[in-house]
Amino acid sequence: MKCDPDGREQRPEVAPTISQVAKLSGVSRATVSRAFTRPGMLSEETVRRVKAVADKLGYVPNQVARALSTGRHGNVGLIVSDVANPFFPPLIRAAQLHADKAGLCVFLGNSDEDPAREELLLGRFIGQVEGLVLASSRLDEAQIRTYAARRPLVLINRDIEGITRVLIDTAPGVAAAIAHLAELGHRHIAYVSGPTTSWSNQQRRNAVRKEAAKRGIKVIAIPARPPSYDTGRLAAAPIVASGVTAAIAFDDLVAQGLLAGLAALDVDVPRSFSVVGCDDVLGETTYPPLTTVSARCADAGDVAVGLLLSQMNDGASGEIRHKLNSHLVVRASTGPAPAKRKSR
Amino acid sequence: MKCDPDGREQRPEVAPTISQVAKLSGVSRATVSRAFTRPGMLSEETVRRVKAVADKLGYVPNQVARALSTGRHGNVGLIVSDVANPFFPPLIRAAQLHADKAGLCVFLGNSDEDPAREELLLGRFIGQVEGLVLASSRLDEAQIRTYAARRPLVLINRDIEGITRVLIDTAPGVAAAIAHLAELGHRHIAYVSGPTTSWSNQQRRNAVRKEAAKRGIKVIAIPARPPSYDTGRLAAAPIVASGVTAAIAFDDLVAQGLLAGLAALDVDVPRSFSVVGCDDVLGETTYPPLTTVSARCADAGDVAVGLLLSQMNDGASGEIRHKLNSHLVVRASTGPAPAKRKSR
DNA sequence: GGATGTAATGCAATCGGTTGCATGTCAAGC
DNA sequence: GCTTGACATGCAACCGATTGCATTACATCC
Repeated sequence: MKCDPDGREQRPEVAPTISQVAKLSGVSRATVSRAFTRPGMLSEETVRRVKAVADKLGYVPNQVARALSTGRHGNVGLIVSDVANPFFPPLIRAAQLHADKAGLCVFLGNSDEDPAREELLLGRFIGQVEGLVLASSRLDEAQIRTYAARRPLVLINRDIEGITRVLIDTAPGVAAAIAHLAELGHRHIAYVSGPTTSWSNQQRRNAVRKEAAKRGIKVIAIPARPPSYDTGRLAAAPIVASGVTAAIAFDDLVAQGLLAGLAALDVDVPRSFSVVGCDDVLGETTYPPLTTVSARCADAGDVAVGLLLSQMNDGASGEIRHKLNSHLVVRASTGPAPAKRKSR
Repeated sequence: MKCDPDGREQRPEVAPTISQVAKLSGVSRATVSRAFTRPGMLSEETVRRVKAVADKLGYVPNQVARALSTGRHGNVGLIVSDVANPFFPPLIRAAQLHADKAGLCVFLGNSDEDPAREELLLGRFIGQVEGLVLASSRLDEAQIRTYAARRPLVLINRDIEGITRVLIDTAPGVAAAIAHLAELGHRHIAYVSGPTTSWSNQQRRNAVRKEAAKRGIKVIAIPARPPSYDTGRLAAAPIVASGVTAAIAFDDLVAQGLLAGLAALDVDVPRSFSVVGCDDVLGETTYPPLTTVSARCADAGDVAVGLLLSQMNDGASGEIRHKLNSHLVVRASTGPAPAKRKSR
């Protein structure tokens, strides 16, 4: 290790280049390159010698230079709308893991629900990645298409024709939730809605309406925007005032907030009010443990990267619309509708 | 948009290059380059014209090419030990935000608490980033030093001499927690410990011991490894059996699990048992709301990137050891020690 | 023996920028 | 009117790889 006059360590320990390896092993740079990328083209003896020298020098091919000449950087980009929302970390983890196995590095971007930020990130990423995954993108369709034209791109929870996407289909789970509530005798419920631009929200809202209509259940909508613990908590008051006996929330976070808001209003869950969440990202950690629609959201990250990979390799992209199923997990936040609601 | 004979869209919509911009605006490539990197060197008129053309073409300088010639890629790497642990997402978000403001992209790596994976990721990152942040690294000291010699590197919650680091100093908060419990009359408590290799765990354990000794409180240690909701829950039984009246957990997740475990054993919190957490990442979302040591962990991400940036710019690194303070947040999971513990 | 094929390797252009140095222009100073 | 310097811009080398197209050396076949 080189040191400056004071004996302090000095950066950078410059990395050896292909030329040094070439000179030391008495071959051309092209041969060194091939020793790493297409060893089959060279005699075994040459490959052995080159690799030995490379090892001794600690030579590793420079990814950046390689990327410039081949256009393959070995990176993929993943943009999510909110890292801090518990929905995403498992998804990120799964995506990461899959990318890792394929030898890829992942750029993570956090749009914070802001389309402008999302586009900025995309602009920075696009030049250095081979493919993109956009989870819960808030961009408009035209923009997404533009990027999809330049790079393989997979959407999560966004349904745009012609672009490969993986959709967590919560409709069956939501329908089951409504059925569950109906069986428990609830006749009047609330849907606590999320972002209007969210595909998931639209899908859940529709599923609630449809299934409720089928069973003659009345449903009102109360917004919680942006979807969070706090907005969920604040939704408790209007919900109680509305006279419904149960609520199904856009996601678990909102449901958890709602639980807290109800507790603050001295409404007992599940005795006098039932709550169901969506996503199943909180497990049993709420009080009471939340009945929720489980969506295996981690799988979405895994599948998305898988599709991206095959798209990157195939070149031409057959459009794929991958649906992930959902089901209801009954825990302790739902119970029989109260015989008559205690007013206020 | 180009189409193949079937009319299907074709990739790639090749990105415009500096040469195209140069030709169209009637200047040399050097001038275009300077219009973006050192506009002050050019006449205002030229800059305006070049930028106008660039805009029209949608030209964006190719990061990869730029990186090759300057050695600056505009990327930083962030490796965490577990994305899914709620401690990290806010930290990641803050780091991301800071990096963004500086025009940097961030590679995220998730080591899943595995040193081998951590090293693998580091190896992939090192060539394409200008700097690294390692949060709760599980690597051994020698390895970290090796990487630190090649790139500016900042540690979070790892205390290695000579390497810039930001440490969340939970000792004051933990001491305050012990004091709080002492005032409530607890004389015998448990510390639910985390990973042995974790700097945070060592620090917390020591703070508990020291403060407890000072106040004549007896403390036993019960492990929860790896730290998670589940291991916390499982720790409830031995803790209750041990006869202590309060527990302080390695982190909030463990505390939350412990809360659930206690509830399952019909131990009322805080009436007959007190629990305090650490990190304050769950806010009021637990039941009952958790008394915890607040550490502003998001700040750690922000500060770390800040230090990294200044290190990247200064070149030579003065070593910095940045401490982040902590304090106790009293909520509803702690109360007076029960007069006598109900045995069973 | 000459044509042909094949395997191993080198040459040099290329990827898309950046930058040290040279050049040209114009105004100020003597 | 000539020198000088500042300013704006161009030229061309360079960053570290990859790769199409030679080139060379043999072996094979007729």
